[in-house]
Amino acid sequence: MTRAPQKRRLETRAKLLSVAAAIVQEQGYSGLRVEDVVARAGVAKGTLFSHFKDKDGLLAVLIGEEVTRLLDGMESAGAPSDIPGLTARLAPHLDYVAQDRVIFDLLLRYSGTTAAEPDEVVTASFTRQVALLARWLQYMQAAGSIRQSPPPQLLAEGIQAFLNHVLGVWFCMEHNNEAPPARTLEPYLKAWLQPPA
Amino acid sequence: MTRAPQKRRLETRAKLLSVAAAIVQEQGYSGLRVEDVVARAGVAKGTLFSHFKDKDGLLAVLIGEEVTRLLDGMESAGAPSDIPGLTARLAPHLDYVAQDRVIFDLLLRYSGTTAAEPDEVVTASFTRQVALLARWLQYMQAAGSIRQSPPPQLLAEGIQAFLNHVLGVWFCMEHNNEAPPARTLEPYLKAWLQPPA
DNA sequence: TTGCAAAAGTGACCGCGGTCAATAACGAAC
DNA sequence: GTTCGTTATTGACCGCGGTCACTTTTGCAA
Repeated sequence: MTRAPQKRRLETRAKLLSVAAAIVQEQGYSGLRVEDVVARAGVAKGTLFSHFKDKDGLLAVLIGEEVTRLLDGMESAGAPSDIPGLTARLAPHLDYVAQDRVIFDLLLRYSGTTAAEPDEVVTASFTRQVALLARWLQYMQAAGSIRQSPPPQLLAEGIQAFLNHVLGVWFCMEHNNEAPPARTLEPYLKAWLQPPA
Repeated sequence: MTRAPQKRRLETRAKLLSVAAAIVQEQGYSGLRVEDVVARAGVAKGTLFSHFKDKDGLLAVLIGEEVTRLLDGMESAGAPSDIPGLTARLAPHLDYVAQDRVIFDLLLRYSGTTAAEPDEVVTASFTRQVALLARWLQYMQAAGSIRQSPPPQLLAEGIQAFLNHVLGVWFCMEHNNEAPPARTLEPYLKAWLQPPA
């Protein structure tokens, strides 16, 4: 039986998170260094690692919060009526992840659909994303705007695969005057979802 | 104008690669440490980094060679006639990558289809894989065993996306008595390739 | 043979994530 | 208040990838 954490601990955790968020704001995710965080938070290095498994654990909380916010946005936008609409719904997520390789790597590492740790924010986001997509796809199937045969769950997971594919390619080139990821996504979605003519 | 490398340099490079390969054989990819490599090769640390951009650069050569070997196998097996056949052709690749997360991460980082550096072994492998798949799919389209509408190139890239998806999920659970990745792949391929009934 | 510039190799050094035995702060019981 | 077991924090230390000013080796040319 684990005991409730003391007040001091909660404060320390909050301090660490807010400092980390500030640093990310200033320097981006890949600019975040543990030593900076603890210095600005006024705690020792070991403290950070008693609150978070490792640097990724800290990042996972920050990123998880952001992804949750994005999902809230998607959810409140409601089910799209066609494939371009779906692409548009996914664009903010794509743009967010595309901004920094660190986000992509972390999400990929935790992308275990229906994974073991339900308290992990990131993992929860993934299940939520897939569930939301599956629901949308079900509506769209009912409306006849996408093909009927594969179950919505499978279609949803496929979309996640394409999201990652597009992002993977995105990070492989120095995207100078490159098309935004959402543009690249659409052909895959069309081929994956469009009903046979 | 860069000059031809001296004999000594080629020997050193070969020595580093053979030592690294031996260590991978013994300890696996994730067990490879730079300090071990240089110690056993009898050179200084800096030498390694004058031959390879970083640790990943060294690994990329080793992994690239292996992937090339796998592609040779795929190529000599010839085009499959149906979707289970295709799955079977892809299984060795999947099994190889599934053996160690390091392989997956590295391949993903270099998976820039048609990327800038054609001399990079890994990048070359990717273009080759996509080209091979596209060729196969073209045959299969001609034979009518898969759907006709999307161009083979797009279908091939989609398959790569599913390969990575399946592997990503694979690494997210401790695969105790888990189904091998190839099993997980098949439903996606069916939904992606099967002609409408 | 010897002189010399470019190529190859060296290893002390650094950055940074992560550990752990030791220590301090907390809060419940008396 | 004092005591005492638990919880929280500390910071010196480590591992390991990567750097760079310097030394050694090489092979061409005088």
